[in-house]
Amino acid sequence: MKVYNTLTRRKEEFVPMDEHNVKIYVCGPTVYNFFHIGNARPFVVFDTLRRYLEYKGEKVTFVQNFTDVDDKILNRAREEGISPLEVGEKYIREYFQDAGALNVKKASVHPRVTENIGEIIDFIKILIEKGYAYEADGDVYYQTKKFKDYGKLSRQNIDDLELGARIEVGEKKKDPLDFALWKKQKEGEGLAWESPWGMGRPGWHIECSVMSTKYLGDTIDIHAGGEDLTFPHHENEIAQTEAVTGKPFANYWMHNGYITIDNEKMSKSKGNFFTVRDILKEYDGEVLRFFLLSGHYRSPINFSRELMEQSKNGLARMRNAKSNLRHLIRSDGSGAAMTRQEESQLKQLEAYREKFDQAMDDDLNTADAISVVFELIKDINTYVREGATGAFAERCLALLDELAGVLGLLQQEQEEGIDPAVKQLVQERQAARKAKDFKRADEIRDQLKAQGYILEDTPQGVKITRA
RNA sequence: GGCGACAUAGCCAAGUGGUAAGGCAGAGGUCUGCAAAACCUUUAUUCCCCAGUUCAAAUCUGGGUGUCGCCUCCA
Repeated sequence: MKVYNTLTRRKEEFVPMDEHNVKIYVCGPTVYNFFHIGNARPFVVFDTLRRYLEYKGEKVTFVQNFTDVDDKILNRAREEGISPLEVGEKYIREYFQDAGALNVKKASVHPRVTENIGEIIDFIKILIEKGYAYEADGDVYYQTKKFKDYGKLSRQNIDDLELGARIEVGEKKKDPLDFALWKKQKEGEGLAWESPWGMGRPGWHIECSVMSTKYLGDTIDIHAGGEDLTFPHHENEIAQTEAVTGKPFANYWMHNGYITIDNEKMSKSKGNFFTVRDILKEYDGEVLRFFLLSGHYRSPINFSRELMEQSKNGLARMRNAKSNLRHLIRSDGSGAAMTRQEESQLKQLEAYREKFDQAMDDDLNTADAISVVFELIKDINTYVREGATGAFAERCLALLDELAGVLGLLQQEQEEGIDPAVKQLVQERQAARKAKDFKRADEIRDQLKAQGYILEDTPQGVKITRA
């Protein structure tokens, strides 16, 4: 598979160090609020990368952290009148709820900053010993200019950065570009740990270096996150980690593009964001996932209601194909084997797998992969239009499920739990139809629709789906 | 000031040298008691503009225009 590597700015063949254990680290959320759809993008995109690698037979160790120490968490704790740790706990729970709705699998490990303070302190000590960091009145800073490769990821030139003059000049810093590894506890801050430099808490960048090396080793295969993390966050991670280990930190750096609202970047700081929780009130998670995967992960995508509607309708087409196959399987109790014609059709359908893989191999081209799934669906629908053996329908369903599953789609059951009372009504409707009492038949159909059941009359009998 | 991305139909979007995938929406049709679903037909002589390279360009080169991002917490 080819992957665009931010480090080299080109697509490269992805070669894991150990093909039986691909190591991926993705920067996770700061847990001070529900996450927004911009946060959701890397979760969904890199979950898809992981699913694809697993589908290809690789074992993946996937680490995604929770930042549960941060200014924003402290603020939130004050607002909600609970402790900072409780804020973290709460929004970690909420993370799993929303991520679950998006079919984002749990990481192999979800480490938290608060569980790694000792390791962070040790890491900072080494940086000081090696001369890359210095203490200043209870703070510890990384001295950017000591790391000769600083800027290699973001291709920033240190001198030009200073011209930008938008960098915060800290009183205690030797250089405006230096960044905090450890922050001295301030008056009234309820979250601090003891350290050789006094009470305080870790800075933001250090946590990812520590957790990545702790759980995955000095060098990992892929480090991923939103493209706005390229600088300074990932640049700083490289500076910290490579200064300590003397080895490359990550072989591949992958960055997703951002989501825009009215063509402007959506971000918490601008306030123009939608939380996933809000979206889920109106659309189910798979619709959002479909939307997020409908363009290439590195392109910006614009979010709007119109596009959500398009995604909803597109996903409905996929779901219909699946439920139509299910219905065929259920209605064929004959146990008959596939016909010869079906066998050759199945062979043709299998060719879509190769096309699908090709798309995904090309730097995770999910937009193309989705279109392959649609082509597959069209052919299946055509073959199955006049009816098919259950055996054939089962094979079609398996293929569709597998490919859609790599994208994390069609994972949610739409057909479970049909109430016996509903089945009763459906039978009554069938009787009415037979007696040509269409008024009564339509009445029942409308009634059930109001209850969330969709009835469709097919050559194989009535198909019942939940809306 | 430095670094970077993008511009393809009404909308979304793939395609990076060989003559425009796919989805949504729209129109017409087949099927159906009616629906729904599905299928068929239809919707870009053309890919922001100009110039160049080439037998051949949406794709490469140069120049323009427009939009957006990073350099500050951010996915």
